[in-house]
Amino acid sequence: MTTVRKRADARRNEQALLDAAAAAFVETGVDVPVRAIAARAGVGVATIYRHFPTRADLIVAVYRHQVEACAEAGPELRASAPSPYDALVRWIDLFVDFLGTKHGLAEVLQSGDPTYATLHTWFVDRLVPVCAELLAAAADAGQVRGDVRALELMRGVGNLCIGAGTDERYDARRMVRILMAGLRHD
Amino acid sequence: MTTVRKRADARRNEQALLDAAAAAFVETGVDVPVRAIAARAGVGVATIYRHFPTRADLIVAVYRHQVEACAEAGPELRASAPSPYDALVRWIDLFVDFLGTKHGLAEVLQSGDPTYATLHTWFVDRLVPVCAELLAAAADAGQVRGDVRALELMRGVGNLCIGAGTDERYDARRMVRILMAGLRHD
DNA sequence: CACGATACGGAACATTGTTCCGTTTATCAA
DNA sequence: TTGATAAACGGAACAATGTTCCGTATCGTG
Repeated sequence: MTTVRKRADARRNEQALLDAAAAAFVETGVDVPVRAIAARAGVGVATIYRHFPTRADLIVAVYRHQVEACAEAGPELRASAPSPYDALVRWIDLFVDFLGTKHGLAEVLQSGDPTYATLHTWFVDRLVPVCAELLAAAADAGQVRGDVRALELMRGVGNLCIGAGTDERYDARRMVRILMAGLRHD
Repeated sequence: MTTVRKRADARRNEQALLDAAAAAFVETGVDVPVRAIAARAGVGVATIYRHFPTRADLIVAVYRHQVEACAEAGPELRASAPSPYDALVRWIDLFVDFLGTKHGLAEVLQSGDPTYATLHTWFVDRLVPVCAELLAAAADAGQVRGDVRALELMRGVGNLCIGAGTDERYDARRMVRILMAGLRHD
C-alpha cells in the first residue's frame, strides 16, 4: 500500500494549522472562531475546511496524543494500583486532569451539537471501553455498585467538569470525588 | 406610589411574547432564535428587546413561577421529611425535575456566557439559600459531609442534568442520586 | 520547462444576535 | 370628537461567525 504523498505545501499548512489551533484553544478555548485560527496559521479559511472538514476533526487531531495516553494508562493502572477501585479512581483523575485544562472542551463534548458529533464519537469509542474494563473489575471485586455503565459514568464526570476553572467557588475535582464515593454504595 | 400604567398594546405584546417564548422553549429549547419567538408572537424583533433587554430576562420571566415554587418547597420539605437528609434529597429531586424538562436550560445555566449572567444570578440568589438551609441541617445532623457548599452542590447537580433527555443511555437522575449518596461520606 | 492536478485565498452566502430609525398607535386633554 | 404627543412598533441594517465557491497560484512530474 503505497501511501499517496500529499503536496509539500499541504503538509506544511496542516502542521501550521495544528499548531495554531492548539495555541488558540489554550488561549481562547475550543470555540475560538475559525478565522482566528486561519489568521494565526497564515492561511485562508477554506484551507481549514480542506484539511479538517469539521471543527471536531481539528479538535480530535490536536488532542489525539493526549487522549491516546489517557486510554493507554487504563490497563497500566489496573495492574499497578492497590485495588480495582483505586485504579478506577486514578484513571478518572487523569480524565479530569485532561478535561480540566482544556477550556471549553467538556462543554462541547456534551453539547449535543451535531458539529461535534465526530468528537463525541471518538471520545466514546476510545475511552469508554477502557473505563468499562476498570469499572467491571471494581464491580467484580464488590467495591462499587454494579448498575452503572461506563458511558454513563464518563458522561457524568465530563458534565461535572463543565465550567471548571471559570469559577473558583466550584471545584470540579471535588465533585467528581464525591460522585466516585457515591459509587461505592449498593 | 401610583404605578405608571403601560400602554395596552405593550401589555398585550408582552404577554404574547411570554406565551410564544414558553411554547418555543418547549419545542426547540431555550436557545431558540429570537426571530422565531418574535414571529410566533406576531411582533417585530425589536419588541422583544424592548420588553426583555436580554434573553436571560425573558427566560427568567417564563420560569419565574416554577422556580419560585421550587424555592418555597424547601422549608416545607424541611418540616415534613423524615430526616434532614431526606429533605435535601427530595428537594434536589424537585430541582432535577425542573431542569430536566427544560430543554437546554441546564446547559445555558452553566455556560458562563455573559448573555445569561442575569439568569445565573437569579437562580443562585433564589435557590442557593434554600439549598444551604437544607444542607446545613443535614450536616448538623451528621448525615452528610460538612465541607460542601450549597453553590457547589447545586452547580454539580445542574451540570449532571446537562444533556438529560437527549440520550436514553444517560440517566441524569441516577447520577444525581449517586452524587447525593457520595455526600454521606466524610 | 511546461503542463495537469492539487491546493490556496478571499469573497460571497447563510444564520443569528443586536441596534437604529421612520412610522404607527394609544392616551388624554381640549 | 378630535388633534397633539409620547410610547411603542416593525423591519431594515449592522456585526459576528460558520460554510461554500471559484478564479488563481503552486507543486510535482515527464
